[in-house]
Amino acid sequence: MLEMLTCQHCLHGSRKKRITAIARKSPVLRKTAYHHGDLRAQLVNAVRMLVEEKGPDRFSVSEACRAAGVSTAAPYRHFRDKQEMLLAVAIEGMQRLAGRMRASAKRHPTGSTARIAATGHAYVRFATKEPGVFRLVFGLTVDHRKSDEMIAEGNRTFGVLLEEVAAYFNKPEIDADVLRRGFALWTFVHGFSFLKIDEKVDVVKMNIDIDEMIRETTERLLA
Amino acid sequence: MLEMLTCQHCLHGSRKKRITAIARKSPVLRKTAYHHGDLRAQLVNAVRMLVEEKGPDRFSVSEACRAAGVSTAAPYRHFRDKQEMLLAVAIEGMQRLAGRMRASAKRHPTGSTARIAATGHAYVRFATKEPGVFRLVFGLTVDHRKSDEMIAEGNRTFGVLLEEVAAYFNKPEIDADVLRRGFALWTFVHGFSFLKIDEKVDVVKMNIDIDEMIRETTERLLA
DNA sequence: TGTACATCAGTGAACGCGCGTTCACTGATGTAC
DNA sequence: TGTACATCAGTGAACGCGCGTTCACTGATGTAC
Repeated sequence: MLEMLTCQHCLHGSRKKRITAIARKSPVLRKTAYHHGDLRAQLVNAVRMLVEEKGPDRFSVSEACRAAGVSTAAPYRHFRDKQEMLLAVAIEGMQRLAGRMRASAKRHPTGSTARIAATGHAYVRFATKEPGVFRLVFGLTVDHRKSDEMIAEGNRTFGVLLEEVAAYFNKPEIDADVLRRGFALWTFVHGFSFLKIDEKVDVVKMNIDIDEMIRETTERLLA
Repeated sequence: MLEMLTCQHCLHGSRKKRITAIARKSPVLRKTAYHHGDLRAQLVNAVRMLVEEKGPDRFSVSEACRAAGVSTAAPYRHFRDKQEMLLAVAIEGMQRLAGRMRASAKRHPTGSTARIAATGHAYVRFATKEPGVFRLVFGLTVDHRKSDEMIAEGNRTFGVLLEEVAAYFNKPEIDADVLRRGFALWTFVHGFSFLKIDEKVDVVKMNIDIDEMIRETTERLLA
């Protein structure tokens, strides 16, 4: 909201001047307020919303510009190309996913299967709530392997699960067995996420309780 | 090859006449030979190859026409629109997947976990060999729910696995428990397939034996 | 504090491109006599 | 068997469209004096 107030392009006459003056006075705004406030952040936001609305492969730069209220040339002051815009959203999405998994785990005692199942749950919930971003994060729309940052974030996210698995087995580090079990668990929630967002499974119709299913599978795969 | 010989557009002069005469004489060719032989089949083939090469969301009608050597208007004699072209490939792909699963199962004794694992293996192998078609079959590029044929084929494919699970438990029909277990197994191989084709997992680097992993998981989930 | 100047984020117009689909047509094929 | 005609698969040109990216530019902001 505050950023929007500093958007010079949407204002006219005295109102424009007045608000510019306010922006000048605010040290917080000073930092980001330049022409559009922080167009980069605004664009990332627009891209995220469009990726969600249309899917990662149907997103267009032009539409993001329209959404952010700038010309189609503006993004190129902040991003090299379309790929880089998508990558920014992917990285942010991956970080958010890891955050959700950590937050969910915290609510359960360390070393419990419930704690591990909770990370899986958070994963599926993320996919369900933000299928577009989820697809972007795990699909091939952007080539993750070209971005060290994305690779690092991916490893960090997988690490959240692996640490919980290691804790469950009372292991000080992530060994081959922890990796194998963790990977199996990841595979499971990943598959469920895709089946769900691709609408290949009607959970209600199949009379399946997701919570129960994740919990049961977690226990079976850790046994 | 035979269809190609009857393609009038690529031939000229006496050669053209001679081959037309051959086509006339052949009752097999008679059936399909009309201008292009069977353009529909040729287009489906071109679409399949392009979906594989570029991905389902990057396939274009124009390119399929170029590949099939016809004008961009030609497909519209056989398909309503682009969606219908993709749907044809998706249906054919789904049938092929079910076939592979059945064939793999057959090689193992009925009621064994090996037999069930074999269907999972066939699933992953299909995804790996034809990631483009796999994506088309399980993604949202075409809206499957609008096609009764696609829905039926999907159920048939899932049915291959469910029947094996029912046989394992010595059950005459697919009850809620068989459905739940079957679904868990499907979820697992589905997740693995996507992680693999989206290049999120380097199986070699992680030192994971896919065969062993599928077999082990199958046993754990059926236990 | 006021002024002259440098910076650089965002503009608006343009580019070349490939797309999906349509249209009136053409000409090879199949058929009736 | 030969001929006249109907059918209809495929043509080629065109359509309007939105795309990603570039360009020389403008004008608000920040800074040095």
